[in-house]
Amino acid sequence: MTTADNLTKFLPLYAQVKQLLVQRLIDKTWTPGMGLPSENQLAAELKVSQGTVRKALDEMAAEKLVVRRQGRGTFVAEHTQEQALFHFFRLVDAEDQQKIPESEVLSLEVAEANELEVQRLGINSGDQVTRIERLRRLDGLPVIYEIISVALRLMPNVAEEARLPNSLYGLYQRDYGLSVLKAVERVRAVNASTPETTLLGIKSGTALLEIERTATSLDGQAIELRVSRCHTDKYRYMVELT
Amino acid sequence: MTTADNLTKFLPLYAQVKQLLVQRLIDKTWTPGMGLPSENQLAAELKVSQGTVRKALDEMAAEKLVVRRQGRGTFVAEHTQEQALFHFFRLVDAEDQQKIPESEVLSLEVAEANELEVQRLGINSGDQVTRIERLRRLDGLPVIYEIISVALRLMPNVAEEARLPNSLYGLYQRDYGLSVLKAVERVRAVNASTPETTLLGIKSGTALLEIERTATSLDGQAIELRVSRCHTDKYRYMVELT
DNA sequence: GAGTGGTCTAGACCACAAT
DNA sequence: TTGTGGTCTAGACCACTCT
Repeated sequence: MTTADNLTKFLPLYAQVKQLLVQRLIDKTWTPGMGLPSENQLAAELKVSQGTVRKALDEMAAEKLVVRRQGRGTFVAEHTQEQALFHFFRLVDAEDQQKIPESEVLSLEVAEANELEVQRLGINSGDQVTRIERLRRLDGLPVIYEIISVALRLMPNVAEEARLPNSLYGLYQRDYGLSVLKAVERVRAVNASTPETTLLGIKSGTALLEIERTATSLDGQAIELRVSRCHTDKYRYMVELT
Repeated sequence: MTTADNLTKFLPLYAQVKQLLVQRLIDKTWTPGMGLPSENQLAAELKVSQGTVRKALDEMAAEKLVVRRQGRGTFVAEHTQEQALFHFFRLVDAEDQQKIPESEVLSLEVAEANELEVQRLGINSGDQVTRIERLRRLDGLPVIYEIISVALRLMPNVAEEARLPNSLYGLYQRDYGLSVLKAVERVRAVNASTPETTLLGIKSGTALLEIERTATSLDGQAIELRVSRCHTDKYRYMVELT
């Protein structure tokens, strides 16, 4: 590894190697599911020891950017339906069992971004967004009403999709090369009004859990804003703090 | 490290070393704030290489069991007021700034455990608990009403404390050697009734965020149950998913 | 059998903190 | 100056996967 390889100096060598490898994920030199070169190949290419490459890859594996499999190789992490749902969907039943929802699309529109969408998606005032309105069921009962917003510029053809999958994150990755790797959720309690009262079959004023999620990609770019209102009489939002 | 050192075989050496070191934290051979022997001393004692000890200690540092300081040594992690509050208190204001609450104790009693306390604290039906009822303020305004329950057997003298600190986790550690290292929070939305309406100055039926937290120690023992009802008109419960 | 990641070791050098 | 953890290297051997 020459001095010109990396302008951010004063970093340990393994951290520089990691930055370089992460950059190749960002610029899509390596795409989800693809196998990376072996540790020895990378070490030879970058002129560092195998141990240094290993430390970089181990950190990337800890951050779930890559998956390492003994005897097979190192692969770029990819989203499957189940992974994305289990990873980001945090509602559990009374026995702490994670539940996976079904989804029904209620409406789909392209419109000018509102103030929250501008702020969270990092777009300009006046930009357009695609908005998806969904009702989600757990154990067959309607529990969640949510509105999903994505920037039209980032994903031009979402509204033309014939059939939207239950987990949209696989679609973002497959059709637009956008991998949701991080998310921030801001949660509060709100009193139900229309349309939740009708859709969820509850009285006006019933307390609902509102989850506002901003999902971002590897390089910190906002991919999706999602505001979900959940009826939490039978379910809980569970978080583990460590 | 001889074969008799550890009965759980078929584990990598560094994992066995880690288990052994963690055991010394559990049995309080090393207590919070105390410095551990150096990597070389541990390596010599356990008859493994320094690199193997290093890998064990690095994992323990990642789990925040120990703190490593270059040039000084490795120390058992300890709770300070600020650390515990910042780590477990997740309410933020509109600018995503983490807020630290003041606390006012409303009542303190010893009583027979209810069903939830029995379940969450892993105690027997009929066992006694100490219950603390608190009102917490953010920016001077009452925002949280909470009830904290701890097993009387585990912490016999909490009710005799002259003055309970804002963060109880430091007290648990100092007076009873119980370090809260993990917590599970189950969150739902509820409609306010007494006494929250009076204490928080809100109308009956206002949606409140209810956070039920079970805090556990290193060996998985439940230390505390806490049910907090939060007025989330000005604040959000924020979680980062990675 | 060949190639991969996983473990373990040994040694060198560096950055930092205490004395 | 001494001792600590942090980085980097090189090499050996193991466990697993594929062909």
